[in-house]
Amino acid sequence: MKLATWNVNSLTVRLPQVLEWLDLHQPDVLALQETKVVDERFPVAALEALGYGSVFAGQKTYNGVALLSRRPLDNPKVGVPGLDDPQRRVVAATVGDVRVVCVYVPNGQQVGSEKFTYKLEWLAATRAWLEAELAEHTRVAVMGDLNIAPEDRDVHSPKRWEGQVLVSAPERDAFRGLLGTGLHDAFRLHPQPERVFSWWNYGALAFPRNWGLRIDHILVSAPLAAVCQSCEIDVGPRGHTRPSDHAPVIATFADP
DNA sequence: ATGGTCGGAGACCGA
Repeated sequence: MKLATWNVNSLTVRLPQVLEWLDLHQPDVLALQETKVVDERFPVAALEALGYGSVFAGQKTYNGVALLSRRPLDNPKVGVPGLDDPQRRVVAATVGDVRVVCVYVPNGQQVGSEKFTYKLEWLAATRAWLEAELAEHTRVAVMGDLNIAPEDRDVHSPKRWEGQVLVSAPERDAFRGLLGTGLHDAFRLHPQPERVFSWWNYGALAFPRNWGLRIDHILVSAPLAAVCQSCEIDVGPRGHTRPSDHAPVIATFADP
């Protein structure tokens, strides 16, 4: 089984790249963030032509998440129960015996800002909900743009980023809180090269010089972690013309 | 020192 996540920064713009990537990698599930497309305009037919069904929750201009799968997406749920949030940031569904959760964590803008408070409150509510999901399902995968670089080794220049949004202590505490529910960072289950990132600022220099952060993640419950074979970031699409600023993350799991 | 959206210029969000 192959699970993947990709912040595409507008599915409308990136659709040709997404279709090409699906065809090349053939994931069982692809989670998308920042689709920036209302549900009425979600490209259902183009994805179905490749054999992928979809569940999605979009809005005008901002946010928007989706799950694509070749197998049925059962019991789809939009949003975090109890969190009254008009921003479309969460969609979950069951594929086979795996509960897959796609998240687009708020950016936070600046440490101490109103949006930063929203980010931390959002993360606390999401953590509580994930605890319930983990109690209900054995095999759980939470994947998406977490907008947190969990450790200094996930940052190209820890000194330059120290205390900034995406790397600050409260955000890293919240990330550890997610791991505290029994989730494991699939990327760190395996030996990895140094300086592997999933996001690079737009701008001519950032990607060629690998000035990036690892903020896109696949978190898995212990039974999935036990059969996780690999977790990699595919930097290929970041080098395309008119790319997303994020690269896809892929994890593979042994079939039972 | 750059991208996407909405709307028809530039504010807003992004990270």
